[in-house]
Amino acid sequence: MAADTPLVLVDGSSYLFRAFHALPDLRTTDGFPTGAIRGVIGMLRKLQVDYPGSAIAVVFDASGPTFRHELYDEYKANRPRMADDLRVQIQPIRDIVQAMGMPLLTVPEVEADDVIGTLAAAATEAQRRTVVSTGDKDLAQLVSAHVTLVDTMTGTTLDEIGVEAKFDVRPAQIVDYLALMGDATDNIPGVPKVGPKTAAKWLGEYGSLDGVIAHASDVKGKVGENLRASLEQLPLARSLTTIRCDVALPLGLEDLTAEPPDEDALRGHFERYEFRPWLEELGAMPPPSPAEATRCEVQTATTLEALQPVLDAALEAGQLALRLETAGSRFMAAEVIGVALAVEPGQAVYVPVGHDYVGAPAQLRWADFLAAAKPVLESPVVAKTGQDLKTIQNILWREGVVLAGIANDTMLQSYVLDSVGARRHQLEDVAAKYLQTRAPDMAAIAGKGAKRLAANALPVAALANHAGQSVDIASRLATTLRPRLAAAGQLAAVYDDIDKPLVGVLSRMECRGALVDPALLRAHSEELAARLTTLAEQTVAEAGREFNISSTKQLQEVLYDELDLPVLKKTQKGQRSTEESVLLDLADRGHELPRLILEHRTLAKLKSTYTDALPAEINPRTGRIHTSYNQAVAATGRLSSADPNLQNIPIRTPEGRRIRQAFVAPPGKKLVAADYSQIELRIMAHLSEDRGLLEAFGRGDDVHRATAAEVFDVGVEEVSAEQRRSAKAINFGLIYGMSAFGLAKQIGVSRHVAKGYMDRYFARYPGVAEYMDRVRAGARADGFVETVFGRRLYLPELAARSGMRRQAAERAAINAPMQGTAADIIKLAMLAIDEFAEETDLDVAMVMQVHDELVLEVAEEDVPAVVAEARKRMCDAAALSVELVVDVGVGDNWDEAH
DNA sequence: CGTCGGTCGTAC
DNA sequence: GACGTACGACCGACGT
Repeated sequence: MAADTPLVLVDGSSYLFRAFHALPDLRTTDGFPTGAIRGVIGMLRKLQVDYPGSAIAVVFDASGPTFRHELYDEYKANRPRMADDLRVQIQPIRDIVQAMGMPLLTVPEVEADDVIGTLAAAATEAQRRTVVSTGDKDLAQLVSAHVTLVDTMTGTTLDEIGVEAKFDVRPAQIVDYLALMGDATDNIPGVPKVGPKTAAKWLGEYGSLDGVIAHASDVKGKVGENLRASLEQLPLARSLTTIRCDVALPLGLEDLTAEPPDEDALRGHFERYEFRPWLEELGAMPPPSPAEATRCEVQTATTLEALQPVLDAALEAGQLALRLETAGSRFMAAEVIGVALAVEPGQAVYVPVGHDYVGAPAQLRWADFLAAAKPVLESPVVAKTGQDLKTIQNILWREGVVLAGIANDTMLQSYVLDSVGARRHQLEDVAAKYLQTRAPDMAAIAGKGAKRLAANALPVAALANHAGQSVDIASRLATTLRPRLAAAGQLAAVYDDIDKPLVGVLSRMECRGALVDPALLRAHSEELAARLTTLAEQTVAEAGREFNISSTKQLQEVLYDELDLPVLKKTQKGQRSTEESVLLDLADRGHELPRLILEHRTLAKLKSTYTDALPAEINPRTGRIHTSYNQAVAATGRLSSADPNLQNIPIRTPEGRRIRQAFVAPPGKKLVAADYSQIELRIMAHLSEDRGLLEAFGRGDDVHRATAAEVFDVGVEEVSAEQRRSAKAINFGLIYGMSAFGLAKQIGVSRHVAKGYMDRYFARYPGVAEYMDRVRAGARADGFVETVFGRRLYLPELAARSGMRRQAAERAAINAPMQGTAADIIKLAMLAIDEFAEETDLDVAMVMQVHDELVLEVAEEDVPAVVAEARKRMCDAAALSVELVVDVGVGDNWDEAH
């Protein structure tokens, strides 16, 4: 062993519990839980990478009582029994650790902490550096010049300076610090009301626990009384929190060495617990080797004569799988390097058209390929198969080729089958899930990061193989995904009648683009820049120093350390939050700085995300913005929009609406914005069949007002603005599966009052309450929920052990049928309106979709006719037990059209 | 110099 | 923690 490699000591027990609780409830196909195994072993594998050559010793607690129980028979008395699902994972972990060749230590009657302490002390004695890998802060007491702590799950390390920074005490004071605070989970008594702050403060003043005890009479107030009442038991607490560094061990430092792994044993374990990626690494399932890659024979066609046979075969067979290899990511700018075509499984043809490295072979020109292939590509009776056909259709559209006959888009088929099951629905994901095959990896031939070669610089043979294998995988995927769709309820119809025909509609919208006036945005940007400069100056004056207002970290220091403002909320990771609601609260308490920060945030957001970004997105050739609607991202069936996102353009504030004003109609045309009114609540009424709700919509009532009248027990005419606002929050909350806590926070009442409102709501709308229960029960039984049209969302986490994860899945189960049905309906409306636009003589084109709204570009003289027809088609998109209502606005810009 | 997680904020 | 679905800007830590 090299002298400079540290000894690594792993606190296996702390990771065991953390992995079990932090990871999703993973199981093998026969139901054996594997989350903790995966977490712990994954962490050890990371350590092997981080500390190459080091001996990595894994230490577990022994079962049964330890010396601490002798000191204090209540020690750990209130720990709940270990969950069965966790207990069964311990032995597998031990077995795998041994197979990995790592020393494994479990010393009877000694806890892991003390084994680690003793070994660390021995290593220090031997002048050897030690790294203790743990998630337990108690071990911070071991930190020294030779010993550092690392939390391998979060990647954080703690040395002496780190300990002081984190706990505000020195490592040597940690024992006393822990003793003062006590530990509820281990049932160690401390001083009541003393937490990290007070403990650190006392130790800073008096140096040690003994110092604190000696000065106990100096401490004022209730904590002082508590301290004096605790004096007797503090020495015991200290003994319990002290890690022993002198226990007798059955082996010594010299026995801790890394042995070579037992690969056969490892393979067996990884197979048993279904750790597929790790198996592949072992070579049990090798990545596509040249042998496997030749499963599909790829021919390269560099002449029209070589290309023609495959085109003829496609016409003959009525089917064609295709794939484009491109350079550049955005579809409007992507340059085609080559095309892969396949008619039969196992055979593909690659047509290079854009390889331009020195020495590249003669190739067909892209234009010549298109001219030859156009009849096949545009033929509706040649069924097209491919991964992400919309992008292919967009690229062909630029060249005047209209792809027709879209039949099998493997990305969409995978998405409809299980919207969240195959990661991101990239070919690699789908092939791995449904063919147990590794799709060819671009990084393997092009490299990655800065060194990655552009596709046009890749050898023809390499890209030919990549493209050919990929197109073959897509065609084989289609044959397995089709029957799976047909076998799962109405999923085949969801694919065939909704998502598949929508591909062409979206392609036309994306290619057409939205017209944006860059001059308006640029002027707005300049104005914002000036106001931001002023605000930044005022902020500096108020804060008393320069700092980066956009840095939450620096802002925390200014607000909470320097100005000593109260910490009202912590973020998920325990940071002191500076989010809007917190700053608003602080501003209300009379502080000027938070108000300035808020204004700065708002304006900076508008500038960076919209007024600066959007003009840069205008395509110089078309003068328009061409977003991409992603059809396979949102779990519920919604579309999403990216590059740029046109679905989060501001609307709520006047300042924000100025951005919408930049979305304009071309001369002689108008923008028509048509949005569904309360569509998700209407769907809730339909699904729940609640009489009150159905009647309210049937009468055409203002639904928030009607809700307020019921919840607050007043006449519809007497509902105040405040009551309507609260009722609106209740209605939205229902759609999101909210809790009383969430409602309380939203409308600024106590949790108790919010609970009262919700109880009243469910009493007045009992059908809704029953529906919610029905969805939860059905979701638990089936493992999925579905929309009115049968689109499914699988929710495996409904069976999670972790309460938090399970509840989150339950909320998603409540929300998905409503959000998903709304998504289905607007997709159907888009199909209907696109059909209208294609067959009418009126000048109308769809340009944007924003979840419940469609934006059309319409010739001025055609506006009345188009509005009438569009409204009709949107209202008729679905026949629910409530009518669908559509609000339509017309204007020269998007803001005016509302 | 790229990547990635954390935080925040915009939309429906 | 505590209200669902997205995308993306910025910061800062980390690795190359």
